[in-house]
Order: sequence, then structure tokens, then C-alpha cells
Amino acid sequence: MPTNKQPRYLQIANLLRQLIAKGSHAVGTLLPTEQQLCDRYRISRHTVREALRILEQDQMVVRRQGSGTMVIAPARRSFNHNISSVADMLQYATNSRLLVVSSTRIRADDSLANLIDCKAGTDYVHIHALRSVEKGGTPFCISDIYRVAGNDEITKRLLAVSDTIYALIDELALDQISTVEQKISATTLTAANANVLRVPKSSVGLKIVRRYMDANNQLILAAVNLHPGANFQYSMTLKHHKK
Amino acid sequence: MPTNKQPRYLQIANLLRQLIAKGSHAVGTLLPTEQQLCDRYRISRHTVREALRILEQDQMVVRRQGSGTMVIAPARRSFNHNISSVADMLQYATNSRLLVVSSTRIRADDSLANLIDCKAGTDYVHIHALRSVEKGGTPFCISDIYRVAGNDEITKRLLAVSDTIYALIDELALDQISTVEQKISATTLTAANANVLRVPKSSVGLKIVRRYMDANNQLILAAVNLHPGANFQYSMTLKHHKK
DNA sequence: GGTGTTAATTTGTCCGGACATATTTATGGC
DNA sequence: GCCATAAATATGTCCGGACAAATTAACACC
Repeated sequence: MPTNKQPRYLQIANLLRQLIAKGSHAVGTLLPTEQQLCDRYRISRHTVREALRILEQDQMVVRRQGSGTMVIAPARRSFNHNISSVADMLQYATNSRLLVVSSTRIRADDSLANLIDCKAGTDYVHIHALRSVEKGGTPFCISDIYRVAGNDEITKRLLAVSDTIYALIDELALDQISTVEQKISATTLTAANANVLRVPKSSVGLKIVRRYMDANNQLILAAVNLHPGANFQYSMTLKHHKK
Repeated sequence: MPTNKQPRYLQIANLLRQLIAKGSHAVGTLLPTEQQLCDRYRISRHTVREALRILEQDQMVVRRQGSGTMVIAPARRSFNHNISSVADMLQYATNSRLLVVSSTRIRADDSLANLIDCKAGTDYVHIHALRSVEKGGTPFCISDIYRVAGNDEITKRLLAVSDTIYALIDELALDQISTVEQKISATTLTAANANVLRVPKSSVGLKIVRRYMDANNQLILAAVNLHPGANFQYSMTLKHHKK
């Protein structure tokens, strides 16, 4: 017997994964019952359930009381959106213009801490801006960008921006970004925001909160975007990443 | 005493969630040990571990052998799960239930063609369903699923579904899906839909249109999901894929 | 033949116990 | 004080059993 370093339930889980991948248990069919697996591998039901729980978390099987455990995927598949261009994620797209309204240093209160999930009391550079297709055109987005403030050069430059922000993209250490978390919700626009976006009072809006983090899961940048709901549509495409 | 319908371990999990939210267990501190929780709530260690497992999945705590269970977040990280697999996209698994209201054969008109970007005049199976956390609970999603209709076996089965849709997973050729396109927008709920979702009349809603395509970019399935905007937040995490 | 009821099957919940392994704390020796 | 060792602590793994709840299959009935 080889080194039994791996716990038994993990061994069973991997074994089942292999069997499924090999086609011994086709998608749409039921796996052996827990009792059968107990007998076959001489393990307790607890261990079997622990193994099946893993496959369930991997989204390879669905379990239904009274029915059984059905295979729904031949392997753990993932749709990894490849962030090819960070600029894309930040929506610095070419045909949109960002007009900076204000850039100030603020201290995060509970409200902001809750919004972008940061620590209250920390200092941030807050850039309030509008996005529009043409210069001077009707804005299609109200954008609030937050970055941790310090005494560094970048902070100073950010506070100094007045019109365009293009030049600062590279300063933001965007290439260090490893994870982008995005939360989307629908809200009713405030009177002020509706006015800015030139839409009727109390129309609906799409709120997109993005948090950009580095490999250590440290928050680098956060952006809150507010779009008019009527004529704005957020779309994305996820491709299956073969492994 | 209210209805003890919920299993014990879920009750404990919710209780601990509340205690953490209330501040009784601050972020960064250790929860009581498993044994202490056993004694306190008069339950077995198995039940305690089942409850803690939930909090761990919610990313509210981290567990370390020999050390203990530490609180790392005051609330669930995200209300909705992350998009990382096909099953996630279809929202099959997890603890949400899909209740099929109707399943009919329709001919795509211009309106539908525009909505899911298909060819008008084609026949589709239209499944109208509600999604809720618990069976019979308030739905958090109105779901409309469309699939090309033919004279094949799958079409017949889809038209026959009345309650659960689990058994049809394999029929839908989900493992052939290569690309998922997603469009998100904010709208005002119709009176009827607001009523179904149990929210005030003309509140805001989040509309998510998903199109599932195979490697040849052929539309396999389309789903239109409508969520209440007030208490629903769509969240996703994108990880940068090195290489 | 369809229909409602019962029985069998299968996963879900919950309990008890035992030992392993990782971590922290206490202990001694220097 | 520092460091290695031992003891205590806490979670991880695994077993056994029992009953509940959901589903499916079998069956009697009209």
C-alpha cells in the first residue's frame, strides 16, 4: 500500500472524480448509493458523505433526498473571465471620456466602509467624475473612484487631476491587480443624480461597485459607478477556459 | 415556540451569524470552541461542526486545527454565489429551488427575438419559473428559460416538466456550453412581477439576460432572470489568469 | 387504465465515541 | 532570557448507530 497521507474521504473523492472523467459514470446518471459506496470501499457512511460533499461543492454532482446523487458535469469546469486588459475593466475605453468633477482627500466613514468594504478611518483619495461619450455630452455614468491615500507621489497627483485621468492609469499599479470583485444592484436614483444624468426624477439606476485587489487580496482601488437604468445595459461574455 | 422546521445545525449557524453581526464576536477574535458550543446549545459536536462549516463557506470564519475558529467578516461575503462554473451560471445547485409555473411552446416574436437575440418565427420551449431559497418561500427571482423547440425527445420532456427540473440537466447539453453572454440592466418592475416578488409596486428590479452558446456560437439556451433590486445584489469575482 | 395508498429506497439530520494532527501553552534546563 | 521538550488544547478524520424526510416503485382499487 502506498503512503496513505491523504485522508480517506479525499482519496474517495478523487477516485470518483476520475471515474466520472473516464466516463464510468456518465453525466445525467446516478452514482452508486451511499450504502453501495460504503460496502465497495469499506468505509463508513460518514466518509462517503464527506467525499460526495466535495464533488457537490465542485458542482460535479447534485444530491437529492430520496432520489440519489446525479452527475451533472464530467469535471470541474470553470468560466474564467480573462482580464486581458485592465483598462477594459476600469472602463477607460477609448470612446468614453472621464470628466473629473472633484478630487479630494477623505476619511472613510462607516457608510463608505460598508459600500466598498474597507476599513473605516482610513484616508482615501476620492475622485468624483462623470463619463460621457463626447466631451460635453450627456453623461451616461456617475463615477466615484477611491484609492488609499498616503504621502506618496501618486496621491499628490491624484489630488491634482482636474480634467483627464488618462495619464495616471499607469500610476495606479493596475498591473498588480489580480482579482476584481464586482457587485451589481438596482436602485432608485436620487433627484440630484437623476438630474446629472438627464433622466426623469426617481428613475431606476444600475449601481456597479468594483473592488480591485492584488495577489494578497489587498484593496488597491474601488470604484462606484452609477448608470441610468433605462438605456444602459451592462454586458459581458464568459468563455470556457479549457484546461 | 415557533415552528422548529429548520434543522438544528442551520439554527445554530444563523444564531452565530446574528451574534457576529451584533458584535458579540468581533472580527479577529476566536469563536467559542466546538466543545463549548456543544455544551452551550446541548448539541453534538457533529451538529456544531455542520453549523461552523456553513459559516466557513460563507467566508465569515476561518478554521485552523489546533488553534480555533476565527471571525474574519461580520457578515456573509456575498449574498449570491460567485460565477465560476456552468452550474453556477444556471443557478442549479446551492440552496435555491426552482419552481416551474408553466412550460409552453411559443413562437418567437420580435419582442423575444430582441430580448434574447434569436431569430423571430422560430419555435421555443418557454419555461416560466420562480426561484426561492426554501420551498414555498418568497421567491427572489422570476426566471424565464428558452430553448429551441423541435420534435425531439428533449422538447417533449421539457414541455412536460411540472415541478422539478433536475432530471433534465443532462438533456440540455450543458457540457457543450462554451460561452455565456450576460446582459444586466435595471428596470421598473411591472405590477404583476412586483406582486409575485412581494415587493412594493413599481420598485426597481435587476434584469439579467443570459445566453448560453456552444463552441460554434450557436444559441443553446437563454434565460431571463428578474430580481428585486432592493435586497438583491449580483456579485461576481474575476481572477486574473496568469500565463 | 388511471388513481390514490402503501411500501421500499435513498439522502438528510443528529447522536455517541475514538484517535490523529496541528497549535498553543506550560515546563525545565541552561 | 532563550530554547528545546512536554503537556494541554482544538480542530480534523473516521467509525458506529438511529430515525426523519423526500422520492420512487409497487400495488390494490375502481
